[in-house]
Amino acid sequence: MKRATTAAFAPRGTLNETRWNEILTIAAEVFFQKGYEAATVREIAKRAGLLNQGSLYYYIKSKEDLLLALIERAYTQAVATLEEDDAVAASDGPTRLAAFIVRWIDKMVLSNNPLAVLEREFRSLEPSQLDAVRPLRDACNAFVRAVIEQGIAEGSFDGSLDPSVALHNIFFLLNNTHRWYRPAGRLSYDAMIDWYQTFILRGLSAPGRPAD
Amino acid sequence: MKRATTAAFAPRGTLNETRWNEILTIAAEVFFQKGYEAATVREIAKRAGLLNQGSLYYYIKSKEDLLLALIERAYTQAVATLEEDDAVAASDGPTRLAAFIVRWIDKMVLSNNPLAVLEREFRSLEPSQLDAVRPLRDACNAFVRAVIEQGIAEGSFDGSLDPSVALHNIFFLLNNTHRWYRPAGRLSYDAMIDWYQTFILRGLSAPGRPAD
Amino acid sequence: MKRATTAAFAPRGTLNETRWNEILTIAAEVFFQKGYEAATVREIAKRAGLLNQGSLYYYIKSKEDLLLALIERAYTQAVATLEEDDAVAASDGPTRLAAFIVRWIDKMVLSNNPLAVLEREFRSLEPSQLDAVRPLRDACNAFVRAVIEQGIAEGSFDGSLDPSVALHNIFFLLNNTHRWYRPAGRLSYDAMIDWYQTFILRGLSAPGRPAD
Amino acid sequence: MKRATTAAFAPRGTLNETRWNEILTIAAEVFFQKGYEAATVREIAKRAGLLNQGSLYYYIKSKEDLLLALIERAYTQAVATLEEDDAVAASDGPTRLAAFIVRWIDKMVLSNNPLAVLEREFRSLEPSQLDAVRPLRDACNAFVRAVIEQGIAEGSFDGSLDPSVALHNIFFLLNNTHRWYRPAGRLSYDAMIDWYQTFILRGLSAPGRPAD
DNA sequence: GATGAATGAGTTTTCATTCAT
DNA sequence: GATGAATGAAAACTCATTCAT
Repeated sequence: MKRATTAAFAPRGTLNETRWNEILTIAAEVFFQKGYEAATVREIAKRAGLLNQGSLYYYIKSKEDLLLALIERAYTQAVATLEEDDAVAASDGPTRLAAFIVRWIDKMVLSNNPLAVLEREFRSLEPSQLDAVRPLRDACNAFVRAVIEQGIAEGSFDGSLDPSVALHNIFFLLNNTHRWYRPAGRLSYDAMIDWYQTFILRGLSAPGRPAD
Repeated sequence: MKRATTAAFAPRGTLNETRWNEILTIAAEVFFQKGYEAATVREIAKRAGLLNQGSLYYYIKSKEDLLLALIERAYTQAVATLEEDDAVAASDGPTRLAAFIVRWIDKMVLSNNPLAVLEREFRSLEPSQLDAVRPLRDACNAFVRAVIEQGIAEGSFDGSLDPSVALHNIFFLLNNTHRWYRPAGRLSYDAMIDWYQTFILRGLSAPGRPAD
Repeated sequence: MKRATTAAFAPRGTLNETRWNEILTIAAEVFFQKGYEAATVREIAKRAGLLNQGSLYYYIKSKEDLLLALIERAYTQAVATLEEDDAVAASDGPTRLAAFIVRWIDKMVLSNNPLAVLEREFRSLEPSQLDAVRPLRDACNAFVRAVIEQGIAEGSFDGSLDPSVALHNIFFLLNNTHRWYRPAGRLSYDAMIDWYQTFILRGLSAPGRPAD
Repeated sequence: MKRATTAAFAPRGTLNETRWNEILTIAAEVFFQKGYEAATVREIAKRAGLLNQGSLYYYIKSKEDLLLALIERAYTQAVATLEEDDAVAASDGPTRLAAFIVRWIDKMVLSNNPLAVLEREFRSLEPSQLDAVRPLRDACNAFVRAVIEQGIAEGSFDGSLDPSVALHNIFFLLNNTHRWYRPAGRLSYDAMIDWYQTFILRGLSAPGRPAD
């Protein structure tokens, strides 16, 4: 069956932005819980209050498309996280990194926007489909890299560390918070933030120069 | 597809230990590359040199069973990693943790036994099916926790940190090495190990008391 | 124009004759290009400038009905083709047949009214639904048959040929002109007409009595 | 869902040639009766004695593939039709054409291999998919064209006719025999053949030189 | 007149699993 | 030990059709 003619109409929720966002959020939830492959269009439709999986295709072009849209939304939100207020922007590397950790956790991890989960599903997509998202991703990486390099230049961070490796591992840790942190659990939200700030800042610190 | 009854009797093919291990390894590869849900019995059979996916059922009882067996094998190997030689066993927390990092990366990450990937697939299993594996997992956790607590007691690690959180994050970092480390890449194997040791040990270190 | 008699009640939109004819023409195009089964209501609606496939149902009762209406329109046009001017009506069989060929190609093949295509889709309809159209079809057949019989009676056409078979094959050839004739192609329009006249008239001619 | 991994095994009936041919024949029947688009995999499977449409996918890669295979088989049979015995090969154009008509009707029309029907479905395929079949098709065309040109050179056929147009129309007529000829009908098989021979040979004949 | 939003029935396709040989 | 052949359940997706607004 031809895919070309699919969704000749229905510019995917452009019509009703609110509904479209609802659906995206529901899909995020389901993909998050089951993984992309195991998630079914049927379940997403049902949770969206539709009687039928076919109805979902009024909004989406394909399941893959839904994942793509989700990734796009997540990264757009991610980029918004890079904005610093003036005081922070003028601070030293460690301070800026600590502030970034708070912002990132606030926006990315607690919202229903589990980037780590989505990244895990990248394999389900052809590389070219990520083209739209790559610049956004790069922007996030560039930001953290710049902060790390500032810290190194200032002598706070270890000059021998590889910023690429560091930024990758930092994002990795933050983005997988949901794997261990439970809002209702033993550890408070502030304690969780604190753990990350302490662990990461000390982890990067220059030898003989404690982060605190 | 969910199987009804779990393991009333072991599949006959288990008798041929070598073949069975071959198949496990191939399955590990395929699950690793595609994820459990997206992997097909067909492909595993094909890579095992079988002409027909049905043939695989001489060895396995079900796809799910294969995953289970894989997890078991991985954790068995993991537990073997906990063994320290006498000199290390007598050392302080940081030294023991650094040594563990080397052993774990060596055995778990470089072998085709990517625990992190498997953990990701836990959701595909009913909790009860992990009963066999839980003690092994607990042993690994207990070991690292003990080392951290030793470090805290000795004053090397920060007394205010939560050992559970720390151990989880440490395993998380190590087990996902494959996501960024490429054997043929810019960073040498030793540099990779070094990064982990430095980052983790400094990250856990007591305030005002640098790890080095 | 009246809508198909099948309808319990005509769709409201029939009132706007112009719009209705536009839609019929568009549907003819789409059915022609894709075939009835492969054509979608969506595409017809889109080409008609409607934003939503549902909107088309203001004009039509069902997709099948659209096909039916199309067939009716085509046959009505076909019957108009049977009209001869006085000079031709008074001529011999071959002359009348040659003249008919021109008229038929002019009206049926060059307009967007590909009867052959529609006939091909008859199978998509229940026989009873063609009741309205059958007399028109019979009229066309009767006309050509009469001309052939006249030719036979006059000794121009082969007395041993079966007029039914002949008329069927003639219509078949003419109605499928679009399969090989391209207006912008190597063969001119006149050459195409010429080919048909020559081939068919000679094909029917009495033995030992060339058509020319 | 990925199409690439489809049918990793099952070299489509290479294993059981007989069954594969059975399935092809059944598919030909169904496509013939309903048209490619309207035909369902379900029905083909059912008629093949399979309980389930899924079972059919042991033999085929896709519905489209089935059509393709069908076309290939039909054209292979078509090419076999071009073989002439020595006496015929040495004859003049009209004789050879008359003989070809018999062979073609015998092999192509009466077998369940309705080429015309298949050609009609070409639109359902991307042009590149017909690459395998094009040479066979060309061979058939070339044969008939050569015979026509021989007839023209000998003075039997009209020198002003376009061989391409002629051959197209000839195939067209023959391949659609099923539309009007009923084995149990009024016209005998021989009479049907006779009609074609007479109509076509006279139709091509040189002016003033009757075919008989 | 037209549209957004749905619905249900059906389509092709995939896949784990079974089993006689 | 292994294979060919199947099966059933479920997946993604399509599409004619309806209807309140």
